[in-house]
Order: sequence, then C-alpha cells, then structure tokens
Amino acid sequence: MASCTCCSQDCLDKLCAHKIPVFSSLDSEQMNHFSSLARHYQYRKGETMVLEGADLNALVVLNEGSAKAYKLTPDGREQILYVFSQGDFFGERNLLGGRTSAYTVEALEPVRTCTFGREEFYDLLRSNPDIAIKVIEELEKRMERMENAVQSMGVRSLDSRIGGLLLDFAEKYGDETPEGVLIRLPLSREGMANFLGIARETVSRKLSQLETDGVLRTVGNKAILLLKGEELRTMAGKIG
Amino acid sequence: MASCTCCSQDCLDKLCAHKIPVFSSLDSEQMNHFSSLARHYQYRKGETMVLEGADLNALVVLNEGSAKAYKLTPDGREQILYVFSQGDFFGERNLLGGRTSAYTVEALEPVRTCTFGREEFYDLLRSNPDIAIKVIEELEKRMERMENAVQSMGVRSLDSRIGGLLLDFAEKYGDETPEGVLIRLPLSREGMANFLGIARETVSRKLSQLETDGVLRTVGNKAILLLKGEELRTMAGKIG
DNA sequence: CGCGAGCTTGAACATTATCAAGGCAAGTGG
DNA sequence: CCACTTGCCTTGATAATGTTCAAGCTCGCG
Repeated sequence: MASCTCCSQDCLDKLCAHKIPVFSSLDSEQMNHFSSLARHYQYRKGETMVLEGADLNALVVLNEGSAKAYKLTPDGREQILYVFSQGDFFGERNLLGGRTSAYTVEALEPVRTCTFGREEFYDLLRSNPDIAIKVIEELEKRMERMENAVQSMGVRSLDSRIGGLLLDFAEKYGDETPEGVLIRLPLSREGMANFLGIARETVSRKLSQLETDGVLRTVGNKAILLLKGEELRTMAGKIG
Repeated sequence: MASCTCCSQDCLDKLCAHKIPVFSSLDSEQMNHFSSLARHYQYRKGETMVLEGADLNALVVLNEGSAKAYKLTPDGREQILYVFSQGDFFGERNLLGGRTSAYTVEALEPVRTCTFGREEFYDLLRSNPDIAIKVIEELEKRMERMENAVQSMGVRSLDSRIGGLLLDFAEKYGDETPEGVLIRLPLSREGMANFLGIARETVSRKLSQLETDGVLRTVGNKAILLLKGEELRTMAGKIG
C-alpha cells in the first residue's frame, strides 16, 4: 500500500471505524487498533463490489462514494433494495450467518471502502458485548426501514410512492437553498424506477407532472430542486 | 393464574423458551429458569395484541395460534408485514431500541403467548453472549425475508407474486396428501390482498383462474389443495 | 462540437382497481 | 331442523392507471 503524500488518505483510514455508529462505544485506543486492521479498496463507477450469491466474508464500510444494492427479479429487472452512502456498511450477514450475499452491490460513483475480516469482527463482538447490542439496534433500524419500504410498495398510488422517495432523498442528499431543497440524486431515472419497482418512463412522466404543478424543478438529470416540500409531504402522506 | 387441571398448560409454559431457536444454546437449567420468568396471555380471534405506536416493553412469543402484523398505509389500507405463527416472536425491537411498536399485531385465531420483560431479556443477553449473536442471526434471517418481500413486491406480474405467496404458505402451512399439498390458509382473501398490496377482488380472480388451469383446487375458503406445485414454481420464478 | 447514453413524450395496449350485484356458507334463533 | 341473517367471497362491467413500443430529444462527456 503506497504511503500517503498528504493527510487525506491517512485520515480516511483512521475514520473507518469512527464512521460506523455501531462502534461508537469503543474508546479511542480500541478504535485505532480496530481501524488498523482494516483493508482498503476502491472501485470505479459501475464496478461490481459484491455479486449476489457470492461469498463475502467481510464487513464492508463505505468511506467515500455511494453504491446500490439490488437483487435480480425473476423477470430480469433489478430490484434495488438499498442505496448505501458514506458511513453505511454491509456484509455483516455473511460474517455472522455464514451465508452468501443476498444482493449485488454496485458502485454508483467512485467508491472507497474499508473492510474487516471475520476474525477481527468476531473478536470485537466477543470482547465488547456492548457492540453486539449496538449491532442489534442498528439491524433493527434497518429492519424498520425495510418494513416501511414494504408498506410503501403496498400503497397503490404511485404519486405517493414517488413523493416518499423524493422526500427520503431530500433528507439524505438534500441541501437547503434559498429557493428550496436541492437534491443531488444518487440514482438515475432508471435507478429510481428499479427502486420503486415501476417503469422508467413512468418516473419521467410523474416528475414532469410534478414540475408542471410547480412542486419541483429538475436541474439537469442529476439533481432536483424541491420547491414545495410541504405539498409533496401531503401527497406522500395523506392522499391516495 | 388458575392452576392447571391437566399437563397441557404446564407443558406449554415450559416450552416458551424451547420454542425459540434463539435460546437453543441455553442448557436445560437455564432454559427452565428463563421460562419460569415468562408471563402468559391469551387472545381471542380478532383481538389486538399490540397497537402500532404503542409501548410494548416485552418480548412476545407465540405459543399457540397465529397473528398478523400490519401497518396502516396513508390511504387507509392495512399492509400486512408478517404472519406470525407458533414459535415466532416479536417485540425485541422495543426491548432493545426502546422505540414503540412499528406495527399492529392482531390475532388471526385464538392465541396464547409467553412474554418476557426488559430486565429478564437484558440479563439474559449480558450473561449469555452467545444469545446476542443468535439474536443477530435471527434478525438477519428475518431481514433477508423482508428483502425478498421487497423484491417480490417489485415484480410487475401479479401471477408471480400470488404464486410466490402460495408457495410460502405451502411451506409453512401445508400438509402433503396423496393429491397434493393441502394449504391451511392463515389469511382470508382480504388478508392475502393486504399482504400483497392489491385488491381483494383480484385475489379471487387470480385464484379462480389458477383453479380453471388445474393448478389448484379451493377447499372451502380456508384451504387450498395445491395440485401442480411445479407449475406454480415455474410461474413464480421464471415467467414474468 | 459532436456523439452516445439516458431521458422524455406519444399512442396503443394490457392490467388492475373500483363499483355493483349476486352467491355461498357458517352461525343464530325460532 | 330449518329459515334467516351476516360476513365473506365471486363475478361482471367499466374506468383508471401503468406498461410497452417507438420515435425524437437533451445532457453531459470526450
């Protein structure tokens, strides 16, 4: 591994463990020790990080960039399950259950990761019982998000589902501006369609309609300026 | 609590902990001790066991009967997330995360439960580190099922989704017979519709069509005889 | 500046929801 | 034991909604 010419890479390395809330109960020394065990990788946009069904045997933490996790549906589409970004992790299932990856993970932009092997992770869990509880709590959070996803996929009205997605994105990838919230979209139209389980064209149409209604303004293809968040919230929440 | 006139209630009590795979690493003495801490409840069909948003503060194990867990969607429908039956449990999220219940749980038939309070559960986790790992593994399993649910809700073809549901039921509630697999349906047509996120009438129509095609035979409203499981599997898996 | 991927839009088509009417079955009370 | 009633299920017709196929456009990249 090349030595770094500036601090940045070094800092990133150190941050590996810091970035995961699950490890927050470690003291500084433990954190540094654990971080030093990490291995580092990077991926180009579009590169596959893990393949559905593959053995993974590592806890993978996203240090930089974002990635989508998806399963292939029987009819050949890709159903996106998660959009991971900085600080998110995956692979714990494979470490603990010993099963293979349930989904493919693909970089949406250049990605840097830190990974921890099974041994390191197990040792950590055994020596720090609190971590196990933290992991459970984190999983429960994720589970709850998943339950919400199922709930919203069960909603008949697509408007409501698209609204919900945009609001989620606004929260995670939005910046306040004088005009409204500027959402830097992590997914293309096709990506959003594959997240929602609908056709690409339908996403286009719905967004056009929302723009006509003055709820938002598209800024190129990779950003959306949310003008009337409240209206979206109403649409996503109340109206069917 | 009334003393029991026969062994059955007593046996059920003892089984509380035995029935949860998560506790399988306990030795017999620990198991009995833990079981003795349980409190027992029973519910009539249709009775609400927990309300979405309520404080629960207990791990609830189904000892007998079945129940559905659902969230209300913004448009007023109920989206069923889980069908719990004997041996399944819920409420751990509330114990560990301290948050309120994410869903309503309602008995589908007469139900008996054992519940464990926060203190007992915490003590158990602390004194048996293995249990924590088992809990994590169990959650991961559940998570994977949830991911599959999202995947299948993303599938456009309803035939495939209904097929998938019937196959799941066949596995969990089916008995082999000379003619085929007899599925004792835990849910009404409306229940299945609320599970799949579609209209009640559509479930009827699809089932009728499958009966016409000779894939299955309805046996009253509460059972289905699966004649050509293979055909269903093909429909659910390959064809869009 | 030009090319190509990804996006938008249109029109025809397929599917499902919705509304409405009728049927079957289980449980109730005479 | 039978008629009644109630709840759930089925079936039909119609309308709404999304998909698909096809064409043209735009953005963003080299």
